[in-house]
Amino acid sequence: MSQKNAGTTMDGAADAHTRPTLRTVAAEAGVAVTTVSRALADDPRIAETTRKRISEIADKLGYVPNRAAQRLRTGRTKVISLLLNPRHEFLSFTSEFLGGMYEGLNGTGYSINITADSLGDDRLETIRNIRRHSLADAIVFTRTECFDDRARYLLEHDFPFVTHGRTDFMTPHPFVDFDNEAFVRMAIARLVEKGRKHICIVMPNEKYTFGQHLRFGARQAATDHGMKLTIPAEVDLDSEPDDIAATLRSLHAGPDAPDGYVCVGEVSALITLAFLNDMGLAEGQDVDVVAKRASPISNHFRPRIETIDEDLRATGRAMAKVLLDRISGAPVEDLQVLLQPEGPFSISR
Amino acid sequence: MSQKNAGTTMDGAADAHTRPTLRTVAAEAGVAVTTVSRALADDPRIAETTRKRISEIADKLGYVPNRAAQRLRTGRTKVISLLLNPRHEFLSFTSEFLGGMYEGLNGTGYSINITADSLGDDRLETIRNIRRHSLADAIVFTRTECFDDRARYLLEHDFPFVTHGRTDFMTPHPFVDFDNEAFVRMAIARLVEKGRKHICIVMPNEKYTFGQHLRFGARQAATDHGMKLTIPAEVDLDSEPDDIAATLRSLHAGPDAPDGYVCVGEVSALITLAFLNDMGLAEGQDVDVVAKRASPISNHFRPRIETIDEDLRATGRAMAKVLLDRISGAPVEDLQVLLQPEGPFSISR
DNA sequence: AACGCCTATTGTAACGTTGCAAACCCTGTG
DNA sequence: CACAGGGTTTGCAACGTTACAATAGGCGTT
Repeated sequence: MSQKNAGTTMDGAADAHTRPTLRTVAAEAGVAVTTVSRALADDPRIAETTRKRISEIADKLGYVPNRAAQRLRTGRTKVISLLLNPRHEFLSFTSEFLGGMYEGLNGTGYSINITADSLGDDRLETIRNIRRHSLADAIVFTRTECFDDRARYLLEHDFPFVTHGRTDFMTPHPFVDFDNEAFVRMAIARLVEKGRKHICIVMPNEKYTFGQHLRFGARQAATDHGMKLTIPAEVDLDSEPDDIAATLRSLHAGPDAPDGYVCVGEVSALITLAFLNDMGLAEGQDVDVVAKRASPISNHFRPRIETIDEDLRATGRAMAKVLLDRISGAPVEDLQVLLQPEGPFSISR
Repeated sequence: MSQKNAGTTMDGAADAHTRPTLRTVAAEAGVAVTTVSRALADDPRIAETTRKRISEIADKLGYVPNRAAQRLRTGRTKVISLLLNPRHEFLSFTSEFLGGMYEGLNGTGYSINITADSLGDDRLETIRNIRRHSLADAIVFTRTECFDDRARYLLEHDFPFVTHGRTDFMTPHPFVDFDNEAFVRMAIARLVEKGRKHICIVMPNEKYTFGQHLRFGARQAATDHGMKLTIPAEVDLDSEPDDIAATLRSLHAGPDAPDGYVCVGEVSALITLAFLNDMGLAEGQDVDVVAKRASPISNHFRPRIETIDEDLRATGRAMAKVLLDRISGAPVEDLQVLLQPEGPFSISR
């Protein structure tokens, strides 16, 4: 009817139960099933004229390959599994990162299967399940640990995966990471410029590699600038917000209170700002805050704070590229991406 | 070796290329392939003793059914597709809702395939793709519109789906929704109690059904209490935050400025609070704010505001239940869930 | 004209599962 | 002892695809 439909595959023809198969197309074209399969796969062994004729007939009949049959035959799923832990700080992370992955996978025929990092006690169970049921061609996970059991398992079984973050394993593997060490150096340098003397950072748990990178970078920068650095030991990024707030308050009450804060996440920034508000501390006067910005949402935090960007959308895109390259067998040295922070940006406008 | 491994299926036995099949198990047990298939499916036609013997052998060999083969044979995918638009306000929505769905699907063998609501212009393309490639047994989508083209398409093709939100179609279909009408009434009633006279609400676009419900409820409540109600026409929930802020400012500058705000989302609440801060308005004195709380993150907004809860995790769980029931053919009247708001809660502690 | 060679196409056999109809065995009954 | 009948088990076929080996046809070479 409409212009639009004229160019596109007819939809009604592909009704659930009468779906045309290779056989249907082959019969219509008067060739063998194999020929159709090859023609549609652009196999060079099929003559250009037949290829064209067959693909026209396939279009006319509304042929769509059956994914289940392809999977059974080839063993490939055209699916990528993303492991996420629903308990963790998603906030903008999921949407930005995921959005980037979609951009990167667009047009490749791959889809993303999101799996909850086990609800139970054994988080390897999820991964075993994916591998054993052949639920995906590759796996992605985040919050990578220095000696990550998931990475170890996948390495051992030679199952394709890409981590968000690095590990400390000797065996190299594909990853996409953000240079948190550079980030924290920049953040601290900025606080130094503002004349701050004592910096406080609530860190991710040290089992995470990015927790190590942040600690290392922070200690180095603090030493370089001769600043005092406090990393609360009782709480980390995943602690109950109320516990974090209590820790910040008690630090502030003690002698030599911090006058500069680095927030390595958006939730952390919100909590810190709430703490400042509750204590009646004026950002920009009594203290300064520099936070990681992973999405535009940070722009609406008040008081305004300075930010350094982690481009999660670009991370997602890089992840998609690395995944596809890994699946098609690229060498691991081409599959290690370290993204750099951008900023600092002053949000005031 | 360990206690743990003793009870569970051996893993090494299931190595990628030597994976045991029904045939392997059948040979080992000295029975027919069909018998094994039935035994493992707990078919009553198989004697209890054989069933037990076979399932022990299957365990020993580390047999796992091949999903692709099952799909090809049965046409079922054991996958549920969730359509998400990466451009929209996810924030906590995704994580909470998704977390709930996982809880609900836990142990059912179903997995969730997250698909970006088309990046291109034709968002039906995504759905057609799912249907035509049999990528899922059912589809879920959010931000349902009064005359939603996705719902229309799926109804026409009799493809199982559950919407988050209702439609205005005559044909009933499964949905899970939050009673936004009740929510906004409660929010306004609360502002009335606080002595407010002029309420401002930035609404979702009116094409969304929940936008209609909110408008209806707000107008009713305003009339009932004799309050003035302003719904800015130039912006909606999806507008650029800066545009929303500008609108709020110009409303405030005009005569008869609003003294009460209802925020129907977390981003909206953040923007409103930033606006109050920028204008030097004191929440609780100059104005009052009541916001929808969809996750604990709202607790850290400052100044503290009163909230009414939408339990997105429960929504996700309900969604999972409705989906499973829909797939197994339950009547549509049992598949329509309307969840109630909880609160109001005063966040101060 | 016969041969070999290259290209284009074909036929057959799986992949691992489940549905269906048929066959088997065993027990109880006439 | 034959036979019916129920409970169990079996074999075959099919789902739609792709890999592999084999075949048919055309053309240049000797």
